[in-house]
Amino acid sequence: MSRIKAQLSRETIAAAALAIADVEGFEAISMRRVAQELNVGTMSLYYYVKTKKDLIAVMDDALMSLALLPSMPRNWKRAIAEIATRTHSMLLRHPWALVSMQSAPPGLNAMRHMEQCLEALEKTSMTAKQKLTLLAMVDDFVFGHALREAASEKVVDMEFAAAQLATGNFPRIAEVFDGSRIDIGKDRFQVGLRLLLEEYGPQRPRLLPKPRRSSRRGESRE
Amino acid sequence: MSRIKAQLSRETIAAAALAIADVEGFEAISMRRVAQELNVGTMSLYYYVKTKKDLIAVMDDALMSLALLPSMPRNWKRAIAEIATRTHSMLLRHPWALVSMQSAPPGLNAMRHMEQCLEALEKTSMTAKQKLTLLAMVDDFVFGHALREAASEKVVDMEFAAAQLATGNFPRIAEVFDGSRIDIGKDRFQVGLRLLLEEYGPQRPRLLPKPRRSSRRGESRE
DNA sequence: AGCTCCTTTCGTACGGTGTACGAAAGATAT
DNA sequence: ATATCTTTCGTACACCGTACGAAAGGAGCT
Repeated sequence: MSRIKAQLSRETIAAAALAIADVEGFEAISMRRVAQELNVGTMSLYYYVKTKKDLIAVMDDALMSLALLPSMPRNWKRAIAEIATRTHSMLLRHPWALVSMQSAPPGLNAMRHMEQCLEALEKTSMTAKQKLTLLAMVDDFVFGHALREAASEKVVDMEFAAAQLATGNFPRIAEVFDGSRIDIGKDRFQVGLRLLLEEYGPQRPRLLPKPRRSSRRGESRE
Repeated sequence: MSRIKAQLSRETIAAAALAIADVEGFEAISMRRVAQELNVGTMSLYYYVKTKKDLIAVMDDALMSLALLPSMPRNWKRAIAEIATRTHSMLLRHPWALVSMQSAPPGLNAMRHMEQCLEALEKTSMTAKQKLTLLAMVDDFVFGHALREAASEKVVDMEFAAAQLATGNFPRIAEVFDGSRIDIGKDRFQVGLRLLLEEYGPQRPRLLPKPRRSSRRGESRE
């Protein structure tokens, strides 16, 4: 705390808040706390930031810069996968952003991110709608995974669960977790990502029709 | 408000809170507000509920009952898809649960849900680890989609975005959204779900090796 | 110098929050 | 009646976001 008083601006305020969030957790962020960090009166912040939500929106956009790719791979699947992975690790490092980002309007970096995603898909033959669907789908998965992963990192009180397991009412759960604790698939992010990317695209229109009987392989429709 | 004073219990308290959340939004829930709804002193709640987080955990578990299937389809993919769809619509109707569920320990209905998911996969030849990976993957997607869908329902202030678009710095975004507003893929939930389910499983081991696959078009270097 | 005008700072106060504490009321058994 | 347990809840505290408006600082004029 209490560094030299720097020139205030939306960015420096957001940076201070980010620092607090990283060290003390998101819930430690309050207008008073941020102001104190900057050696400034609480209400001074409001000259630069309309509300606390606004402040958080700036923080979110700062984080979004971490999702930007410095250089674009040629292969579009690799590009999207790389962007997704970056986003993923950004979210894991700042789990609170998961929630706050959803209620913030898109900032500059969010738009750069979107632009970059579209750039990755530029050479494909997808229609605009297909591009948006794919990107939204991937983001859904990335955010969802981070959401659940971040939660599972906290050690929860397993007492209740263990007691319930002991009742024998949940034989299948018990079976799956019997013996040594199974390592829950940590590779599921990459697996799921590949599933979404590998199988989507204009060259595989068999998605839209009903999943009619699966053929062994091949499937010649285009 | 102010109904006949009912016998207090964890469940009745949670039910009252749920009613408030549905009508007035999640942020309207406070211990005082819930107590008022039940015609009870604020601190009386604390006899049944350890903290506000605890209360929310009970609410979450009540919601989880909505994700339970009344009867189990034979086909496992259909079963999982149906569970996922139920979960999905539950989350869309109660978006706040998305967040709060992640920080709550699993309740009784959450365990029933897990048991049911495993039951759906019982007849497959998947290993325990494969089952868990698939289920986690699907949940990631379901929660992620709901998270982003719930956010997109709020009308955001698009002024800034429009101004940025006008600068010409984001040609690809501008192109995609040109003319009439494109309808962003609303089918992506079903599409993504099918991708994850259709292509995963022991009968399709081509996942693990590199996704080499022959298309007529000569796929250059992947 | 004073004077005006604008930017920037921020002290105070209000109405909200979760909940610790401990007193009270009610029920039940002896 | 007494003692013990369960259940209710009033008061108080520390903290929150922020409305309001007073002040300070600086720049450009006459």
